[in-house]
Amino acid sequence: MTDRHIDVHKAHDHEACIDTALARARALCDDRDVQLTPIREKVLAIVWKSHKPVGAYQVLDELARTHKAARPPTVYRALDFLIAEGLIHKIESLNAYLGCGEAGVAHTSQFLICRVCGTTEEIVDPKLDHALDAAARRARFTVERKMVEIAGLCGRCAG
Amino acid sequence: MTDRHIDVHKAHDHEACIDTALARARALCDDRDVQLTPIREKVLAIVWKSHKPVGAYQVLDELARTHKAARPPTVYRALDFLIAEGLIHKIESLNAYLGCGEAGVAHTSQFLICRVCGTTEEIVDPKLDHALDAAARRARFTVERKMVEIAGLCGRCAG
DNA sequence: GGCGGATTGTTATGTTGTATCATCGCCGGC
DNA sequence: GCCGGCGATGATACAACATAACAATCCGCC
Ligand SMILES: [Zn+2]
Ligand SMILES: [Zn+2]
Ligand SMILES: [Zn+2]
Ligand SMILES: [Zn+2]
Repeated sequence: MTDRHIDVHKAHDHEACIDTALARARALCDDRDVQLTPIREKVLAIVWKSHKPVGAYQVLDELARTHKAARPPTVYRALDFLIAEGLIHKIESLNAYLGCGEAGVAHTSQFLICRVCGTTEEIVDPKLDHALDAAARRARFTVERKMVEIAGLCGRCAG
Repeated sequence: MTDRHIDVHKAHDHEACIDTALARARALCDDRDVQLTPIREKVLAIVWKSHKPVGAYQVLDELARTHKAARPPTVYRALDFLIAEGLIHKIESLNAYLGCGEAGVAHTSQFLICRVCGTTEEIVDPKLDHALDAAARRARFTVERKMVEIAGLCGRCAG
């Protein structure tokens, strides 16, 4: 919890990000009695290789290096599992996938996507979340899934 | 301006929606000295056939009925033009396109997507918009494009 | 042993979106 | 009159993203 809200745009010990994410995933899957199989864990690790969203076929290429039987369904099944368990998110505007920095905590998808460096930061903003709910309520709309993707320039790239 | 904020979930004179949208598009393109060519206008009309997002290949099928030369680039070029002019929006979570109900007025993409009937309502909620800006500002992020897509049940389908 | 559910293997196909170069029509300069 | 540039479209091919369908395997349990 302490080191989970780092600034992903700055240099940081990213191995620690990966280790934390994997440890957290293992713990959550254990609690829930679902299987974080080797394939799923490997896919999760691949997605976590950076703070940039990764395409499914990029994951496939990586996975195939150590797992020759890998095919598109292999990857998509793993991604579907990880999404269902809240361990990764799909970035809809990029058709790509990103490790969730808040796994295990209820939250909605809110992302800041830098168009220059690709770095995508997940934010958890209760006020924004509340504004989404309020907007839906005004329209008598029952919310099931909320997607917020803001594209632009991160602090580094805006200079 | 008076009849532009109808309830798209209720029965309504949809021909009027289409006519208004097309007239508005013609006026805006005229103002801007860009060409709303027959292909582009036809694609806009196809997208406006309903208040449900339409896929590019669905547009292609429709277009090809009256324009045999139509191919994927034909459609994507028209869609790109219409998006650039703010006449339609892309619904990222569906890879589909929807007529803009606020063409010519500065606004961000905010949508309520009913998973049952498919009807997608564009909302313009300044508070939500401000919440997006505030969230980005807190993260020192320069906003270029804001995407909000809320999926769930519309008032009709929630019953 | 054999049943059933979860996972993975395997092949094929469907869907969405681009790259590239050719062609056409128009308009303004020479 | 003709040429050159430009915006739009034609045409072919391909890249990128995603799923269908069925077989095989593994493993705990009766
Ligand atoms: Zn990191
Ligand atoms: Zn998350
Ligand atoms: Zn209508
Ligand atoms: Zn709009």
